Amino acid sequence: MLDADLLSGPAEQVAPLLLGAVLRHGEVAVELTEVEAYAGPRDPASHAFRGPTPRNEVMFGPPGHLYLYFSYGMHWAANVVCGPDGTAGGCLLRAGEVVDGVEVARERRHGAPDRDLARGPGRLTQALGLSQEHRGLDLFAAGPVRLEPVVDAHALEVATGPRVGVSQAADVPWRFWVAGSRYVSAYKRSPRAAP
DNA sequence: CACTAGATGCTCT
DNA sequence: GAGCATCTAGTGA
Repeated sequence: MLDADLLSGPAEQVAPLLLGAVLRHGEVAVELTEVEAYAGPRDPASHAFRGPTPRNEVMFGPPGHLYLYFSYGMHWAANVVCGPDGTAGGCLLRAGEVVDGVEVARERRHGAPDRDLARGPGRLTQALGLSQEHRGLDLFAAGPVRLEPVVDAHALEVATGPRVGVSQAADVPWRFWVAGSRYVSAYKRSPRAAP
């Protein structure tokens, strides 16, 4: 059963458990197909590696809350906070399939093909209508944004590989996705990553 | 289909 | 001022 207690483990152990879970905001719901683990102080690619700042402080709080950050001047990206309260960690929600509220999601994504509605971190938050006002929300409390348990866990085969776009720890295989899913973003290595 | 270039603005040093 | 946990539109095949 997926709950805040389960999320208090290390990010790289929690990440695959999120696959198949559903993130819901109002009438739009996305079934997660791809996530990445960021292990705070143990992980040079994590926003929390150098300690707490105003941006990343949510990641140092209790697990099961929503860490949002603004990226590349145009996009929001969403993380589920992992690890025990006081230790930073999180799982970036990289992609999913819109399973409810498709019409609303299409409108927000300005007519993109259904496959691309939530394929990519910025697209996923746009389809769900998430932004700074949802910062820090508890995903397991009564509230506008909720994380619902996996429906059919035993049917999932998980694949792993390096994380997209990170220049540090570029070969650590902490990206997890549903093997064979069409709703998974493309891998791209950072041009700044070490060869 | 594959690949590339440029937009764009917040965050931290 | 440098560096991004990205996306889209453009080109060329």
